[in-house]
Amino acid sequence: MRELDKAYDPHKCEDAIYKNWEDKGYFRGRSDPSKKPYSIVIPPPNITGILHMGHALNNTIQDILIRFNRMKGFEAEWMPGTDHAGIATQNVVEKKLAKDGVKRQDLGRDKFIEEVWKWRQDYGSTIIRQLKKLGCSCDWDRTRFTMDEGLSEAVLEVFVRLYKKGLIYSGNYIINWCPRCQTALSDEESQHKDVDGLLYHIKYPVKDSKEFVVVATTRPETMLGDVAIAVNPKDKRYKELKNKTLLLPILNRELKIIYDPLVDMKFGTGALKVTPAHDPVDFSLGQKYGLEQINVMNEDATINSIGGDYEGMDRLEAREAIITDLKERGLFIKSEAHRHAVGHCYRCHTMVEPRLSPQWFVKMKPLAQPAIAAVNDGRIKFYPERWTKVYLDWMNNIRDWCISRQIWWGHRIPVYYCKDCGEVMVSKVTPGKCSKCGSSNVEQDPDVLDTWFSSWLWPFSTFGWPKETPCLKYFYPTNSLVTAQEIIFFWVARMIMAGMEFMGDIPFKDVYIHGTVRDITGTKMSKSLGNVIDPLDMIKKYGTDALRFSIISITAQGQDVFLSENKFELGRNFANKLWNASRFILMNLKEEDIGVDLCVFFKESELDLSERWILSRLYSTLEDVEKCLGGYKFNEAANIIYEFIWHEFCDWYIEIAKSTISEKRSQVVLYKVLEKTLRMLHPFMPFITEEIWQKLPRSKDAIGDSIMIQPWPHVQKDIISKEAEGEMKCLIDIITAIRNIRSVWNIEPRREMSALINIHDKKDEIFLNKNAGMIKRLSRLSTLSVGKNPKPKNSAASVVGAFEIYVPLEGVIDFDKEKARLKKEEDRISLEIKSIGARLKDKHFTKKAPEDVIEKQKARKADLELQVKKLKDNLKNIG
RNA sequence: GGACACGUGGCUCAGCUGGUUAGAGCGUUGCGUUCACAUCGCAGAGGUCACAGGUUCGAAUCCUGUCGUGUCCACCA
Repeated sequence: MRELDKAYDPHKCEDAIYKNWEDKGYFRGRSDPSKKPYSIVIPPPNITGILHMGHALNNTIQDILIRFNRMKGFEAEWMPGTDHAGIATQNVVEKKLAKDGVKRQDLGRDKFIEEVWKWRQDYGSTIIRQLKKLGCSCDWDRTRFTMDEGLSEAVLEVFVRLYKKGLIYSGNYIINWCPRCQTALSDEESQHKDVDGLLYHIKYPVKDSKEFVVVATTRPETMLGDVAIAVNPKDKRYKELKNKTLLLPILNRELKIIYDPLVDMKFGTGALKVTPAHDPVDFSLGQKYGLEQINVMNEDATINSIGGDYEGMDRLEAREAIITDLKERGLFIKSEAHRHAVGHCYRCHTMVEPRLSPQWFVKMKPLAQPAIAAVNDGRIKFYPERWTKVYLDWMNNIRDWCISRQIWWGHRIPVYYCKDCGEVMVSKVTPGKCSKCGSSNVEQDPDVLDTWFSSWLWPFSTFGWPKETPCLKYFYPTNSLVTAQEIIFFWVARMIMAGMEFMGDIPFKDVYIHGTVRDITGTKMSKSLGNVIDPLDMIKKYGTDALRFSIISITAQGQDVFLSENKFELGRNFANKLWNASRFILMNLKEEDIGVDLCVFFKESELDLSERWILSRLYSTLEDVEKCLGGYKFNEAANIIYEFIWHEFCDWYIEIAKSTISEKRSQVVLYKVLEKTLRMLHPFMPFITEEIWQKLPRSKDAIGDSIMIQPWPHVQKDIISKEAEGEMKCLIDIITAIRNIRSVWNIEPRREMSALINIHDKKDEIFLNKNAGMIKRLSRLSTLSVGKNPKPKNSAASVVGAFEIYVPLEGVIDFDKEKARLKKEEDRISLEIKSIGARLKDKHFTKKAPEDVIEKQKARKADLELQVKKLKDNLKNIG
């Protein structure tokens, strides 16, 4: 057997192991009709992305699911890939060019896009390499990119289909405009943030009068585009205004008065300035009353020529200037503090400007219906379940999706305009000439599509759709989607809609939403805040398995994770513990013995208690782990395995087995338990389990040369024995009691000690004598006497269940201290007896509680009473 | 304004559909280097489960309210 290092060194093996898996093609998923498929599509990280803790958590979970199900015998397919991330990527490349003083406009569209492709060539697969470091068993040969030929084809197909169905339309509407990115955003891409602003009260003069109306606004700069003032028809304050005209301050534009119930009388002054080109509410009022739409801003949110003197000023600069001018003219009344939610660009965090502009939209309501049904009738389930409501609330109030973006990087909108007759052509291929007038003066729409317009097709476009490929048929619908809550609306909801619309079927059965990774103060980790813990640093420091295991074990289902670096010690220490236990077993393992079938020992009833116990615990653990994984409770699964390996297998079984380690039986049990435990742990800690497994002798039924393709261990229910577990617990309690006495009385480890156990039942005598060797060894006794033992003089006592344990301590024992010790124990038990007694006396309890609960209480009470009696006896004849 | 989550030992958190003695990791106290592991072992200390009501024979667990923390959604300018 090869020697192992004293401590586990992840860096010595991880890369080689991963390379071997990849070379052997173990990650590959094939459409194999003899097996059932299990598939996951990765949430495609942006090509601009670098691995952060959120990715680490997200992808570790997916890898656990994939590895688990692969071992369970499914044909596992984890489809990887990246997202072109339109705005984000364009921003990154623009920044890079800016370093050389180049603007994208200098390069022109084609050259710029070339630059982006070049950038993607150089940096775009960083994240893929990092996912490999994480141990992800993705089917890399299938890696897709949202701008791949195939996926682009799918995007065009979808656009044309939706257009033909009347679900895509274009028009001049108010959209969220990012003045920095200079593009439209969808409602989801505009993130509301509370901002401390001001509510300005401004006088609007009544024409040919000394009167005026006071209007309250948070954005005075938009007044340059005002066309009316709206008030509530019920508002008595403004009854007089009917048939009068107002004047816009500064510009002196004439303004209509509109009476509409939409206006809230309680807000501000009850008079609303109406700016149809710069506010969604005003826009709808404008439509209703046929008002002019006056756009006063340029694309970068500076004031345009309509703004007169303010032309060229930035919107906030103009705000100040206008307020100053109003003050000068005596038209400014006051400003008051006003906290309100303002939209910000989700990419660059610039304040969004509502802007009137021609855009393309998808009509969402018809698409939402089947997607709502799919969740309502349980075809798709959310874990944790509460996200169902979040999803349904959004879907039931869905608004149309603005899909056009005024950027260059992305899928160009497949719409063509005839410059001569104005014909609009929607087509997957560039039309040579106008279908109506035959002119070849045809131009494509300059805009590109929202990035999510390709992502929402991901679960089927990656498998080849619109072509009906074998793997699309085999792997669709996928099984689980693992993602973070931030992306439910952007991505999850839209994928469900797209799946139902284009595949006629759900894209996945389960949606597992995990929490957000935060730092120890609860703040979301972000580069700009500088509070990130880099997973790659942690891998360097603690190893990949340690990272994976730690983050999984501290993340409860659906709860956010509060991370600090020292948490990774948990995983590292655990890996080291497993390593050393394995090292110990390997050092003692005789290969010729492990081939013996465990069943032989079972048949002959040759296994001793500790062996029956550890096997029982192994299979109980395995059963629990399967249950947890089935319910997406990864932390529980991890903790159950941790507990088993560390506190049962290592702390007890291996210690017990040391005395019999050269015997065949022991060899077989140690080997079997270790080997199966490694398989059970493999989805969580793929590298160390592989490394150890490789050093173990191969069992006859091993398949191939890697642990990752071994079958998941079968739960042998007949080996699970509650009896063995109970008996073992009794022995553990006895040993702990004796150790406790040792510790309390400061008995040096080397000091010879003997103990007596007083029993009252012949059965117990046989049981204890059978296990006396183990008790003696683990509690370091030279002699142990089991039988009708009266308490020796000068001894410490302890009561465990039905037994009294006496440890003679001539010259060491302090009777007062011993008395106090026993008294404390007695008090504790007496208190409990009292409480159970009261419960049992309560007629309501005995009448209504289930039989087994009452029985348990009775048994417990009897047990405790016996213990108290014994403690009392001992207290009586102390010394 | 609406929705959701959380408040458990010094710290970070588990605790499933209510049922015995509320668990873990870190930290902490005492002891320990016998040949798997000091990234370790053994034995401890430490909690009126935010608060107040309610349902129930029985509540950390279910319901209501209060306070505190956080997240998401929202066209009151």
